[in-house]
Amino acid sequence: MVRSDTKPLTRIQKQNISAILDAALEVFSAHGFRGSTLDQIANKAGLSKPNVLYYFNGKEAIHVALLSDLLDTWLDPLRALNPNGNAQDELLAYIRRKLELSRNFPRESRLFANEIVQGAPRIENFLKGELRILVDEKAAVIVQWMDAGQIAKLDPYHLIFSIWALTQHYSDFEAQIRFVRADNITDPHDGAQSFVETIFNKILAP
Amino acid sequence: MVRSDTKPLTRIQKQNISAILDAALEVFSAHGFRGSTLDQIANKAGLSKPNVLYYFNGKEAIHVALLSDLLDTWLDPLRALNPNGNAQDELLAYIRRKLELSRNFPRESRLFANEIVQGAPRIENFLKGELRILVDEKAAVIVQWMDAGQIAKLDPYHLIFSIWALTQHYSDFEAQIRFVRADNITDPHDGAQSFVETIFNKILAP
DNA sequence: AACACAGTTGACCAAGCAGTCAAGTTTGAT
DNA sequence: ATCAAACTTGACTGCTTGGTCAACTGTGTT
Repeated sequence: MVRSDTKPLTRIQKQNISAILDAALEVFSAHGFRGSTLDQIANKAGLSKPNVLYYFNGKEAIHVALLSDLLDTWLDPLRALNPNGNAQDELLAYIRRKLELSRNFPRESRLFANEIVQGAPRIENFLKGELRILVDEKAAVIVQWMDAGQIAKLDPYHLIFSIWALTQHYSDFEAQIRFVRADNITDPHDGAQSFVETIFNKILAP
Repeated sequence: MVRSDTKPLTRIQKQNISAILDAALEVFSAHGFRGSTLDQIANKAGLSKPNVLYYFNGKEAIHVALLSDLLDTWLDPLRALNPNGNAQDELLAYIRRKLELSRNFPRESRLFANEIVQGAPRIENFLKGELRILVDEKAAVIVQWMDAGQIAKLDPYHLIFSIWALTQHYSDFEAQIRFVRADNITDPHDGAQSFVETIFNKILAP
């Protein structure tokens, strides 16, 4: 495998690694880890299987690479919640960022969903570590806002979970939405933003 | 395989079939279809693999049996929505039924979630058929309630999706909730009911 | 041009897997 | 007690799949 300690990657390395990761995201997000095969990934990437294994130490290594890329950016929207801003504005901006993420990166969202639904065996440490610390921190901020009367008093954790549930539903359960609304050619995400913003305005109103 | 056309099942058949289905539910909901093996199911059921295949025509047949059992009961809460009842009461009762289902049958919920996240290849017909018809019907009822001023005007489909998202989140993404709230020994479902009811009261208020 | 190293792959394993089968044991009706 | 049908399983088969390897080709640096 291509060493990642001695840094500079060649043109070919950059290109093939990114082709592999893109193909793997497609395949893993659609079939889950065990449901995906190296042949599928290699085919989609336009490489031979041994060649894929020249760049990554194995199937698991590709999956880990994808997840760690993902988890990093997954925290950003919540991280950006500004304690000094206006409560409603900040929370609605957070919701908007999550909806955009869900709309623009549905494969990443489903990769994550696949992991969680199956008990999160591979990202347990992330959830119990970084994510938990961040959530605790932001929950405290939200409680302050509530105490200050800026927004309605609610359980801050359940509030955060409800934001996750509603925003990710549109990508993770896209198939359900698509089939149930077969007639409508419209993108399921259409209408989602205005709906979700509307109901959170009602939920948060003090 | 045990014939299902000529009806009467023996004592042993009933017992083993139910042991297999229970084991399979456990395994499939935790690992997805492709991530599960017949050996896992056979072990958990306390039977040998050939014996499992004596009762079911194959891995797929077990999965199909589980899903059709499930899909049937999955519609019940929505079916029970009474057009002649009070809008708020009916919708909140629906939400309560969905939350109870999520709490009491998390494995079934995750089996379903696994299917949907991976594109619903095996239940496409159910989604496009029975479910869609029922959702269209109930969406029309909800619109009538809105037009009568009983509840706030919102997109009825997005309203239904939001109920699904919020209620199923607690079982489907249970791992995430559990790890993020590691300290709290409390069941993630605790607090969920009162939170979800509170916010839907706000959402639906005319 | 030549050389070292990056990149590539066909052919091959070994393990894991769904599913078969022939030969056995158990059950329950008579 | 007998017997046919119900039930059970060890030993297998054939296929899929993750991963290896030796041999080959392409690249770019001098």
